[in-house]
Amino acid sequence: MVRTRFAPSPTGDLHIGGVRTALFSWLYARHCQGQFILRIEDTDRERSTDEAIQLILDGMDWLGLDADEGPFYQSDRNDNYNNSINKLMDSNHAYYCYCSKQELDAMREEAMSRGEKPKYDGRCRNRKAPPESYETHVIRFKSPVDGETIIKDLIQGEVRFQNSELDDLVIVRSDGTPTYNLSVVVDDADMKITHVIRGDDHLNNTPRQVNIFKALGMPVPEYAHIPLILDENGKKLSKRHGAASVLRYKEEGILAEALLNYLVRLGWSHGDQEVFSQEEMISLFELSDVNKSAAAINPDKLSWLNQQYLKDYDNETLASLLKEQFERLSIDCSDGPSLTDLCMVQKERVKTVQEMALQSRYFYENFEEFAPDAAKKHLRPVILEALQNIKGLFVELDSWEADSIQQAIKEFCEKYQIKMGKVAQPLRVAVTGNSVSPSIDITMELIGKERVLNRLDKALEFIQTRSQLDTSEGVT
RNA sequence: GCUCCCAUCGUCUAGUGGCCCAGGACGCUGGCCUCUCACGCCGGAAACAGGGGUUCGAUCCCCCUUGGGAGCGCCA
Repeated sequence: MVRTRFAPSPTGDLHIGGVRTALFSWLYARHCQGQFILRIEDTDRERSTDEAIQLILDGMDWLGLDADEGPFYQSDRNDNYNNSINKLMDSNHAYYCYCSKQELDAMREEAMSRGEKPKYDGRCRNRKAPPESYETHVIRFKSPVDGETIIKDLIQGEVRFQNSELDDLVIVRSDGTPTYNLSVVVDDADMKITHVIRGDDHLNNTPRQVNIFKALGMPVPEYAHIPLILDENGKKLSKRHGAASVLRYKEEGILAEALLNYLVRLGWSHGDQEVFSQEEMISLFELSDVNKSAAAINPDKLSWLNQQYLKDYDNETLASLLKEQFERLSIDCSDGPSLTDLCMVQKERVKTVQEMALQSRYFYENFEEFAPDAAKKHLRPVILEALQNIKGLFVELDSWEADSIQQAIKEFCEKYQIKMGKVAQPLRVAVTGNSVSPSIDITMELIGKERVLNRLDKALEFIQTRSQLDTSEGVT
C-alpha cells in the first residue's frame, strides 16, 4: 500500500509551490490507490500560528486535495519523539553536546576560513562526562564517519553523498524539543509513509534522515524530490510573486480545477496534452515523468486555462461562485437577471469569475455616465433618429426575448437600409454604458425592457445635449 | 568557500542516437468569422548555453566551462 504525505509547517502562507508538492503527493497516492496523509509540522512553536494552520486546511479543501488520514500535529506527538530519542541514546547513536553558541560559531568560522564546509566537528562525541561548567546541552545524532549514503531518488536518480560531508546534527534542542530532521523521520516511520514526495530543497537533508532511519532500525522510504517553482521572472517565489496564499487565486476568480491543471503541467507532462480532467490526471500521473528542472510560473497561461474551464463550466456551480464575487465586490445582484442566465452568456468571454462580475455590473446597477470614449464614438447626432425609431419598435414589443429583439433590430435595419453594426454598437453603449457586452439581443433581454427603455431615453437625451453643445461651439 | 541538483523557443514542455534544418501549448503576430468583446478556425516569427570527446551519425551518452538553484542552524 502506497502512503504519501504532505507535511507543511504552519509558519506562513500555503503558496502555490507548496500546493504543487501537495498535488503531486496526492496524485501519486490516488494513482496507486494508496493513501494520502496530511501532517502539520509545528515543532517550531515560536513561528507556528493557528491562523496559518487554518489557511492550509482551507486551501487544501478548496482544491479538493482530500487526506485519508490527518491532519496530524507534531505538537501532539512528543511521546513518539521521546521514545525514539531514548532508543538512539541507548543504542549509542546519539550523545549529549555541551558546546555553547559562541563555541559553535567560532568552529564554523574557522572551518570557512580553511575553505571547508562549516560542520560540527564532533568534539562532544566521545565525552564521558559533562564538562566542569556548561549552560545547557543538546542531543546530537552520531552520523556515520565514513562510507557513503546513496539516495535512489525516483525523480533525481541516484545521488551519492560522502558520509564525511555530513556532521552530527542536533536532534534535540536544549529545551528538550525535537528538531525537524528527527521528527520527520519518526513521523514518516510511525505513519508508515512509503513515498516521501517533497521539494528538492530537501535533497541535501535526505542522507541525514536516511541515516537516522537506519539507526532506528526502520525501513527507509522511497524519495521523490520535485524541482522548485520560480516566479514569473525565474526568481525564487516571493510574497509579491506567487508566494502569497493560494486562496488569493480563489479571490481573483480562478477555478480550483484550472489551478490544479495549471500546476500539474509545471514539471510534469504527458505528451502534448494540456488539459486534463481530474480522472486523467490521476490515471496518467507518474513520478518518472516529472522533470528535474525548476519551472517558472506563467500567469498568462493560468488565465488561458481558467478560461478554457470557464467556458465549459456548469452554470449552476458557476453562479454560486459568481455570487461570491459580487459580494466580495459589493455589487448588489438582487435586482436583475438570474445568475445562471448571466453565466451562460458571460462565461466564454472572460478569463476569471472576478472579471465576469466586473463586466456584468450594468445588468444590476444603473450607471451614472456613458464611458467617454465609447460615447464619443457611438452616441453621435447622426444616430439620433435611428435610435428614436428603434426605441419605438422596442416599446411595441410584446415579448421581451432575444429572438424578438433580434428580429425587431433586423427589420429595422432592412427598412432603413442600415447595417447591423451601425445600430448595434450605439445600442450597446446606450444600454450598457460601454462598448463591450454579449450579443446585443441577449444583452437587452437580460437587462430587461424597462431598464433598456430608460437607458435609451438617457442616451437620446445625452445625444441631444451633445448636439446642442456641438452647434453652440460651432463643431459638427 | 564546500557539497548536491539543474540547463530545448520569452514561458511551460515533447524528444531517451538516425523519424528533428526539433513537435505542442501560453504569450506575441498576420488573416478569417463577426453587432462589440471573447470563443473558434487558418497562417507567421521564435529554442537544442559554449567547448571538447564517444559514434558512420548526436538535442539525446561522457567530460570540462559557463550560467542558474538548493543545502551547509538548537528553521522547517
